[in-house]
Amino acid sequence: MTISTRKERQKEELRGKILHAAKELFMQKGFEDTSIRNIAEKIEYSPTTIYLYFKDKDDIFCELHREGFALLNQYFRPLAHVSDPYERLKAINKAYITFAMENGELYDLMFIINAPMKSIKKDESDWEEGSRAFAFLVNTIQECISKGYFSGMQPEVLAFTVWSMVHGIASLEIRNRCSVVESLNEKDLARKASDLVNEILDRMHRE
Amino acid sequence: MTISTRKERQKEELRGKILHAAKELFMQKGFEDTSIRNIAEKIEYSPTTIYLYFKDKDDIFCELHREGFALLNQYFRPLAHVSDPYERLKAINKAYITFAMENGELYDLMFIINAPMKSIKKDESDWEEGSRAFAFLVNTIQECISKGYFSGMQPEVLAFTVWSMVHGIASLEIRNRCSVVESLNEKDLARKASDLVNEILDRMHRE
DNA sequence: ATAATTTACTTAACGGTGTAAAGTTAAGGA
DNA sequence: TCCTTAACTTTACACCGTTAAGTAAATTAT
Repeated sequence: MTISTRKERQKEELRGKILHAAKELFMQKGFEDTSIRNIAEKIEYSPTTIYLYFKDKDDIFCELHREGFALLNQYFRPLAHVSDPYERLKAINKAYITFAMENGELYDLMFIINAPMKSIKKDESDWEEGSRAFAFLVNTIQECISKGYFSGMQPEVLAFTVWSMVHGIASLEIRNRCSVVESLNEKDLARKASDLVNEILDRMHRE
Repeated sequence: MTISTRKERQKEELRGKILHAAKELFMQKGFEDTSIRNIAEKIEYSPTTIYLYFKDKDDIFCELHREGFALLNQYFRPLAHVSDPYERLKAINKAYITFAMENGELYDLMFIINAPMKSIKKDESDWEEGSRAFAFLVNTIQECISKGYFSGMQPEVLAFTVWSMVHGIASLEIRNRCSVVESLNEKDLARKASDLVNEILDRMHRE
């Protein structure tokens, strides 16, 4: 029994090494510019070995996609203790942008890359972390609404809209479309824009 | 003279055919999944002929990028006649989403794709159309501010933020990240979200 | 009119890609 | 000891972007 568990552990280890190498290369060079051969070389195995552990390149993508959402949830976790839902919502926005800026390539992989979303079935356990992250936002907004904020708006549509706002900022920054705004330092722009989103939400509720 | 102008015209025609074929294929299969060979086959020339007209694949990208902004400006043009700047701003938001939904792949190419932004130098004439589009937004917001809206906000930062909001919606839709919102028809979601952005702006100014 | 040059294009090739099939080697169980 | 299975590699296919060299026709020069 111990011998087969050792084998299994070793398999799991190699699987982990592949993921680790893949993640590092994706972060460094991006998804498209990283080849299976690159990953294989990094872990000192033949390229085809990787296919014994993952169906294809997209399969590796899916796993890192899942890990990405787990990390995002780590950014969100402390915010669960913010009792005021409206303050929590604004904190979520800030945390989201921070996550995106600190993990640009991972963010790219999670939210921008053109990869087969069909292979990520939201009803499967793979999607648990992603589902949790979105639910956290929807619940927070739901609480806001029951406290009188955003009256008459549909929680899910609003959640998607708020998400869109911060995603817009993050993705323009990551895909380098900020250079049109000539007068400003690019790195500050995302931060300033996300602060502005929060200020816009604030002004909605002041009379 | 007539003979050399005919030659030049023919060269221009072939250049146009390459762009046309490339655009159609990009729309159909996306940028990454379209090869120079595909384009060549479509116009019934050898792949290398394309290199006589364009430096590389990115060069074709740049030209279509420019055409894309010209088309976006066509969506914006009628809005110049909306005299109230605040109404114009909301109309810009709507028009932007309409443009994105009606020209998904072109939008992708303009705002999402990972292509060498460095080769698009904003100080060159290539960028004229892009510059015009962003200036239209900034000017509209500038007018809003002088009419008392968005008091104390920086026009360019706000322009970028508003742009981010609608871009976020468009890009999540185009890159298929909307499926997390289970309860709603996906096609409606972008429309609903952009309406909500306008409503949020509206509520900012009601007491 | 003929020779030289230029233009417009093609063929062939290089080094890369994702991935599948077949082959190899070593360990485990009967 | 024989056989099966697991883990991995070699080889190969069909694609990719791009370059260098070659070709055939049209234009220009002598």
